[in-house]
Amino acid sequence: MKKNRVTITDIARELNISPSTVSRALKDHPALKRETKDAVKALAEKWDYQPNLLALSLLNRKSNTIGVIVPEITSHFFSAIITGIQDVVGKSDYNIMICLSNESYEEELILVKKLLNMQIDGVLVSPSSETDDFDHFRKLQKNGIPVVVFDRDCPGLEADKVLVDDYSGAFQAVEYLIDRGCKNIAHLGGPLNLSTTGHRLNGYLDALRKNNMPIRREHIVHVPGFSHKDGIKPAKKLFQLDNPPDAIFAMNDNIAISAMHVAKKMGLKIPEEISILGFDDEPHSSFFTPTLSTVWQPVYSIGMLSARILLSHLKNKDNQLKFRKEIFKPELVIRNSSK
Amino acid sequence: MKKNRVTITDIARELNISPSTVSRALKDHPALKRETKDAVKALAEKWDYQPNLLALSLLNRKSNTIGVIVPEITSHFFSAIITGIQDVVGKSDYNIMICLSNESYEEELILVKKLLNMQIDGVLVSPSSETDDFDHFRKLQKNGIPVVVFDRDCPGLEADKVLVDDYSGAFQAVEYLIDRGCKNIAHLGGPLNLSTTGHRLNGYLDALRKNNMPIRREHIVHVPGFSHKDGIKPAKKLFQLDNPPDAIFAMNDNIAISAMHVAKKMGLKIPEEISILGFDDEPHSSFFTPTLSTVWQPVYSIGMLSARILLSHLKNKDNQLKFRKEIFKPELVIRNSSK
DNA sequence: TTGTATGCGTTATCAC
DNA sequence: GTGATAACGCATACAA
Repeated sequence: MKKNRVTITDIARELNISPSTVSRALKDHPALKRETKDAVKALAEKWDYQPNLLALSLLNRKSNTIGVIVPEITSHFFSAIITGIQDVVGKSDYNIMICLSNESYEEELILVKKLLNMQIDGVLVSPSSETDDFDHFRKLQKNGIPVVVFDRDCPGLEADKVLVDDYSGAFQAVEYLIDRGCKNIAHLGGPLNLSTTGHRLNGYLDALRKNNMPIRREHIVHVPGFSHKDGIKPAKKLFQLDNPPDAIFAMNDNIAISAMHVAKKMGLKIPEEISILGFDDEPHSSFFTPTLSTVWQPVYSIGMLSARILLSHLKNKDNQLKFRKEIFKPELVIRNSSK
Repeated sequence: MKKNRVTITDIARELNISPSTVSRALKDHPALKRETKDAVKALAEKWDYQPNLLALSLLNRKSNTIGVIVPEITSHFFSAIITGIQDVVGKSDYNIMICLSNESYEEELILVKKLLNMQIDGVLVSPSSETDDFDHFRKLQKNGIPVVVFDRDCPGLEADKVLVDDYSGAFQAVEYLIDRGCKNIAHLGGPLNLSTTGHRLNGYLDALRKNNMPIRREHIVHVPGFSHKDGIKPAKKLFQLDNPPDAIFAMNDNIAISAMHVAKKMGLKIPEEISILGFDDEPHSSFFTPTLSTVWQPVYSIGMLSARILLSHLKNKDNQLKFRKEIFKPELVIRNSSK
């Protein structure tokens, strides 16, 4: 039932002029008679002519579309980054195509292929937690498509990167706990082959080392995912140890919330008996009881900067050679879940 | 620096055959010599040929892309709906283009125009809270683009609709509060010209009426937005009344959380002195103290069904005439923030 | 079994 | 001032 859209040729035919004249009239070409222009514009208006961007893309060999690959969007973290991206890209003449990898390497491969086929002009990506091979991103680059990696690093991939100093965030958090007198600080870490997981773990370890605190293997537990339910079992495991921790540094706010939940259920007092510290500073985090101490990340800025870098490459095709690496500093936000 | 991608013509030239043969070989046309097919496929593989979807779209006059217009994605509500949409559409040969209106009518207009120009094949939309004129959606339909409206209704627009029975959700919630002995039930309502706001307000009012409870104008306050901060002032306003409420039915969980926050600060005991009930059942809601009673909506299903309906229209171009209207039943989830 | 011609909608280039 | 033509990459009806 699809009506044929009005094309430039339709208008040309009706007005007994050539399609090129119509095209020129619509673009206000200086060397056209006023009457012709007016007639074309009037009819275009009347018939509600809409230019076919597909034809233009094919002609110009660029789709004016940017692909954004993220693991998921239900967390505030990625949805806020995307909002930042959108706010920047929306002001340009590019569109964004948001793609969800569902934390799956397989799906990520398929998405990259699809974006390639769609003649996407550039890609912003935060790899899935399964991804540890980045050839699919290199393939994009080989096809002349600039790639900007954000939040989760792709070690070994040469590309623009907008990251957060997770190491520093973790270090600050753990050293703070130490300063406040915590002696047994446990860590609920993220899925293993994620750059952020490693950096936060290292920050945790180095903070302990620097302060001559013992590192206990059993105090480091990695959770399988990023949601509340993923934190319950690991938290219980920690509390049931012979030498249970007096503080927990969790890989994100969701997991921290799970840990608080478990601690409360077990009758532990927060922060008197157990300090809990998260990562991300989600909007809800200041509404829990006790309010959650956490590490804030500039999510919106991460999105904006990533988009800006990509757009700058898209404008000047020349300086593709030097890649930028921008690292945001996270900030400790102390509330009431820690001593 | 964009390298020219390999085209069907490149392969044809190399193999001294015609582009059409290459095209056929790639599609396993039955009437082709095995050798030719193999040679083409081998070279396509070797050169990593990628079909240009843009050219195909132009040829077929369909982009295989579905536009999704939502007010925002930072809330769990919309991001979960989108995840549902993606999970369905991802299994088809369509892609989705997610567009954020930022709750702005103006931006929504621009987005619709852009989607039209991009030759989008179908649209899934939840209108902005400012939108009360739907001609831009009718324009899509006039161009043969099926439109499915989800969650927020567009009164007067004839289109497929996937909604939630907000009235029933609100009615259940308020009647529950009445059953539990609440005498002064206030309502923190949403922005005014939103269908959901109206339906929830009506559910609230009817529950009061049915139970012969007085309706107090001053107990109905509309919040300006959907986030925590938007609820603080309105909640304070309610508590400072001469006859403060003993229960609050809030338009969403965020606002309910704000109200809990304010109540606690004022030293009110929840639920003994004040019952609080939200709407949405966000993942965090069972982790607040007290855990939040709320109305659950099948967010993921809303997304999936909307996508399925749109896809079915896209497959069979015929039955565009009768529009479906699907209404999900929300469910009351009682936790500890209500008596 | 394969090649040729055509068209999808637009614009740049050259011609008149 | 305006028209004709070619080109973007692909698929297909029609020829051969």
